[in-house]
Formats: sequence, structure tokens, C-alpha cells
Amino acid sequence: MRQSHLFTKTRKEAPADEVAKNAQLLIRAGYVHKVMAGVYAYTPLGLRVLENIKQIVREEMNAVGGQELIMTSLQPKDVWEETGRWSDETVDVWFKTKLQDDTELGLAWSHEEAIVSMMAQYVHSYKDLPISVYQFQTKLRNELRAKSGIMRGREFVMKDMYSLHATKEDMDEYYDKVVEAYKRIYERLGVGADTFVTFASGGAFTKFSHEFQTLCDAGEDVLYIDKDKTVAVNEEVLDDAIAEIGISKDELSPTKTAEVGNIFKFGTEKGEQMNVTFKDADGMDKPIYLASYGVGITRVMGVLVEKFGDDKGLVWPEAVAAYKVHLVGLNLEDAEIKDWADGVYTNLTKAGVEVLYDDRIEARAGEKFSDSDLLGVPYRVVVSKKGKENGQFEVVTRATGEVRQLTEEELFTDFS
RNA sequence: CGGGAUGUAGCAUAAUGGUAGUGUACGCGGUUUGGGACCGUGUGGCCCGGGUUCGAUUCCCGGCUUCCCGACCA
Repeated sequence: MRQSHLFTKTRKEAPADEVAKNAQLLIRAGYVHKVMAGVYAYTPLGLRVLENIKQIVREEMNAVGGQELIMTSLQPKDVWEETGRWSDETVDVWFKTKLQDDTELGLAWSHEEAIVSMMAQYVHSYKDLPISVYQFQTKLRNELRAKSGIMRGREFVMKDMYSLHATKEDMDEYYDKVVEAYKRIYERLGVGADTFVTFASGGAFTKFSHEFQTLCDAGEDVLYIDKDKTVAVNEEVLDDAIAEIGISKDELSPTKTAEVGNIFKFGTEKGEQMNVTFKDADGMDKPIYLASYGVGITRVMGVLVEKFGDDKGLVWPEAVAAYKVHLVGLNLEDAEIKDWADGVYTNLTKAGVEVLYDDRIEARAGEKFSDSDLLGVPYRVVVSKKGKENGQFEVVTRATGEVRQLTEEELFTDFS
């Protein structure tokens, strides 16, 4: 991508109304555009990051047999009434609307009921199970208070997977597999060492529910963690947990974390409420077992910004960066240098390297370097008159600041 | 939803009961050219409604917006 073609521009100052680091940096660098409180558009750079995160999640979900689909944002009322979750008293984040004939509709804040309702048409026998389906969907939640930039919005992208089983054993076994898949996801996203699986709190499903919490100052949760990071307990269940584990509270220290995943087992609850059953080997009707598994894709993006961003701007883990290489062209007013830089860009791209090429002729070096730091692309490769003369490229690793001088051959070996 | 703030140009800000200044960004001209350089010049603005007043961006009332704290958060 030629930077001169990007419609987004970097800016020196963040809007005064953004306090969250993630929103400040993402807006300054041109990855997101704020539309209203808790609602952000993803511009081309931001979308690429989002898609990269999704792809990692997608690969891991596929690896445990998940089949991707996409449900709808418009939800019929009756399906949610079957489980008692249409009521605003029970679910206070509903956006509701009406068809022109006054039929009430809900805008999906989650999809358990939607999935189960759909699956009633496809699941008839124990031979049809298990089934695991997932989607990336925009969830709409009428939060009383949006906050923390893209980490808690009213509209956000979530990966939600649902697994249906004939038996509790099968569900439990699959659930454990997904826990491992989730660990791989966070590992690949670069936050594996800082992410903990904890018992979730609240509701009737506490003991069947787990959260994935990543250390993050901007998070809303508090985890009690021991020195070796082997024990991590959610503050909300602290007293019960330390009693159970037999550990003293003094050995744990509170740390702020952000919830990046939440998984839970419904068991047969939804199947019973919605009368979704299958025939077992004896020909008896049995309610399906259901478990669900969520990852907040946009929130994860925010967490990565919060964790890795520094005073100069964004710092993306290589696995999710919008581009791998930021090719920064200097002295481009010199046609000879420009041709050469263009050639490097073309060849790197042809070699399969994702390159953002700062081909702006009028921008000065200082501005380009500042932009490069702000954009957070993992590797900056400088092409300049100086470099052309000595046949070398300056390669700077954004995260560490490490500087290398590579020949053109080394450059291509390194990056393709 | 309770509490506290907030609203002036694309962005960041200043002053003001008599229609608004600066920085940045943007346009044009010129000098520069490895860390947001400089000179000149130009374009562009008072959240909405009502009230007080000769006159309101300013004061008052209401609304809306955005942010923060709390509550909430399958």
C-alpha cells in the first residue's frame, strides 16, 4: 500500500474527548474513526489488524472442528422469550426496534438463542452431534456507559462459538479442548504469558464458566496473582477461591486485567427451555447440551494497543500488524532514488511481504519517522540516497529499537 | 441509572454582553531536506432551542453531546 493513497492521515494530537490510550493512539494513527460514544469505524489500517486477529482466531476454531457461519443482527422476539431473555429487566442491553407493521425485533447482543433455534432444524439424532459453529459478528449492546475507547463499546466485533453435544461428557471434553485452543490464540497474539484462565463470577453458572484475563492497566477487572504467576484468582470470587486452594491472601497481589475471552457451559438449559432435542440411541428425546465461547475481537485489539503502545505510538505484534514492513522512502524528490525505492516496494510486495510504502515526496524525514513510529509497523526499512550509495537498508525493529544495516539480498532473505 | 465535568475551525486551544485570536492541519509561493524545519500568503469556527437584552459565542432555563467516578457487565 502506498501511503500517499491512504485517505487517513496521522495527527499529532488526540481529540480532547478521548482519554483511553488505545483510542488516542488508534485515532492519531488513523486506524479507527469515532462516530459516537462507544461506536468506532475501522479504517483500512484498523480493518487489516482486525482481520489479522480474526484470522488467528479462525484458524484455531477451525482446528477444533468449528464451522464458520454468520447469524443475523435482527432477532425475532419469540425466540428470546422462550428463555426469558427478551425482558429488559433480565437483559438490560437490548436495542429494540420494530418492523413497519409493529412487529418487535431485537438487535443481537448475543446469539445463543439464535443458534439453538436454528439448530433445531438440523439436529435430529445423536448421530448429528456434536456440532460446533462459530461466527464473527457485530454485537450491539445498549451499554449505560461506554468507556475505555474500543474496549467497551456499544457496537463491537465478537467471535462467538457454540458447541452442541449429546452428552455432558462430550461437552466437557470439547470444552477443555477449546480452552487449549484459546490459550494458543492468546499465545499467537503475543499475550500468552500475561493471560490467565480464571473462574468467572456472577449468575447461576459460576462454576461452569471461565474467563480469560490479560494483564492490562486499562482493564476493568482485578486478578489476584502470585509471584510465579501460577495462581490467578478473580477478585470477585477471591474469598471462595483462596479457601478452596488453601493459599493465603498475602501471597497474592492484585493486578488489573482485561477480560479477553469468556466461555461457559449451558448444559441442557437452553435445549430444555427451547425444546431443542435429539433422538438418542434408544429413540428417546433428549435436550441438547450447549456450551459457548466468546472472544472480543475489537477489545483484544484495544488490549494489544494498551499493552504494547509506547510514548511514540502504536507497537503491533507481528502476528496482527496491518503491515509487516514500513518502507520509508527518503530523498524521493530525486527521481533516481524514487525509481529505486519504487522498485524495492514492488519487489518486496511481489515476494509476498506486506508493505506499507511511505512514498510521499513532499514529507520530510522527521515527519516520516514520527509517522512510522506512530503507525507501529513492526519493521521500518529506510530507503534513501545514503542507503543507495552504500547499497544498504536501515532496518529498525519498532518494538525494540534495534537497528540493522542490511544489503538488498539480506533484506529479501529476511522478509520473504 | 446516580454524581461530576464538557461543548469555540478537521484537530488542539484563547478571549469576549458589541460576531472571535493563536497553534496545527489544509491551499498557494519560496527557502530547506535523516527525527513533525522556516518565511510569506490564503481558506476555514462560537452544539441546538427558548429567555433576558438595543444587541447573546458570552448571562439564565431546557435539551443534546462527549468525558470521568460509581453502578452495571453471559
